[in-house]
Amino acid sequence: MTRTTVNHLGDHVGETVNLEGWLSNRRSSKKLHFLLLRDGSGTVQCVVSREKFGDEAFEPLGHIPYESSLTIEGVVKADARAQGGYELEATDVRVISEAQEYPISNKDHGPDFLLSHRHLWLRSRKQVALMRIRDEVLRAIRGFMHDREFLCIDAPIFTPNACEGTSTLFEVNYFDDETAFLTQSGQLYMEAAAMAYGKAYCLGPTFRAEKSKTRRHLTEFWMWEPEMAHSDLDDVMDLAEDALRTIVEAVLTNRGEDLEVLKRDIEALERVREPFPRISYTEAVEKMHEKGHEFEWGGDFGARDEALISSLYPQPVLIHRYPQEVKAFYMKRDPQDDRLALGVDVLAPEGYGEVIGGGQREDDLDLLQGRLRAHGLSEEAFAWYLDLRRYGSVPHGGFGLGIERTVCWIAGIEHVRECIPFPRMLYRIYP
RNA sequence: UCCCCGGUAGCUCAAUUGGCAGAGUAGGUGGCUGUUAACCACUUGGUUGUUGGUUCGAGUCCAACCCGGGGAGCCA
Repeated sequence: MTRTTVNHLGDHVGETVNLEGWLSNRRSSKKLHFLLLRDGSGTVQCVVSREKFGDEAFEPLGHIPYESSLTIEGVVKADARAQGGYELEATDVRVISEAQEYPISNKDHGPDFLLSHRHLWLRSRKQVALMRIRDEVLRAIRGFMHDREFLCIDAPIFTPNACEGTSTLFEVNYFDDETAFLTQSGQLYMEAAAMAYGKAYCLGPTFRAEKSKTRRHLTEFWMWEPEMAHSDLDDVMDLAEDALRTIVEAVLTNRGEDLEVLKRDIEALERVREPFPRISYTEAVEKMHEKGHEFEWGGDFGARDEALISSLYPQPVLIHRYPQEVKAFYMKRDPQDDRLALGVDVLAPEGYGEVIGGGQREDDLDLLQGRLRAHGLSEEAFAWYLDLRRYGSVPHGGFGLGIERTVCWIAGIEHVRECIPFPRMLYRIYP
């Protein structure tokens, strides 16, 4: 007896196989039951005939509750009437565990209900497709890093102090009377890693305790942070553009069916193959003025400003050289213009907003010490970070990419909460 | 933290001016010649978020609180 999964049925036409899954739906008539079996790899219609099973075996199969776990044995048939092109002519149906009344139906549900049932919601077709795309994005990133000879160097989750000194962090008690924080970014550690290995990256969860309440925010999200020694802002921008192009290409190539399930506009994604526009902060401000949008040079972009700029391009847009006041202390200043920092943000198209933030780091010890003081940060806490400038400092840079925002954009989803298996948000930490 | 919206059956929602709390769906029963969110008939199911107030009478009006959603700020 061949044990297989729904996605491989095409290799077994005419054979008798065994499938293990859950009952996702059922349609019945007097002579036939159509049992829809979902096994994680796909869903297949299994035909149960009264004639073959006999009345006694046939009747109860019309009453199996939804989401009961089943094994079904049957002959694989290619059939144009079946969704997916194949169906199983059942010869045996065994119930592993009969489900209680399943709360999630095929009809609409509200976000509160679905989020409270996230552990079950993950079973639904759209969520499975989305998780596959998330997996593909992560796989593409790791493959891209491997191809570019970056080393994966994981950053710590517990940190002794704020990385950037700006965001609100989650505090945790760290033995006795010591306080630790959940990491907000692995970047500073990646700078150490880049000095050790040349090219390094981390990919893991990060935490922000800000009380943000929008479709783009989670309190726990995953971030990919590559960092390169001997690199400048242009190298960082090249890496960011190549990375996004590679990720989108991988999803288009390998997850077409899932994009279809999500009804994603494929043409919008295909435009990512074209070069990404790169404009300076100052040019972006000028463009806003041209559009009659009020904005004063020197401030950071708000949601509306970002939306306006990204709406001008079908590709992700790179905005570089921001006023240094709005950027973190470790950003290197532009040697051409002292008011500017060599930072870059990448805005995803279609209104999805910032997916990447990064830039070139300050590599001069004296300047960095000055910036720490100016930002009111303790030199003692950052002593190890300053060491990186004491012992063989080089120009270097990198960026952070928000995994869920990237998945959200590529999959065309409304809210990042669906783009992580178990979202953590303001006022929601269950299940 | 601020602004806006909402909370009625397991779920999605309706309920006119303050006047008997309803539908679809899920669950149950029966029917149906291969169904595609199957369909048809019947049927179970209610502390209207909580507390208080106004009123002959409150799902509806008022107050406070609780919970959730959307957005802003901040960020990825």
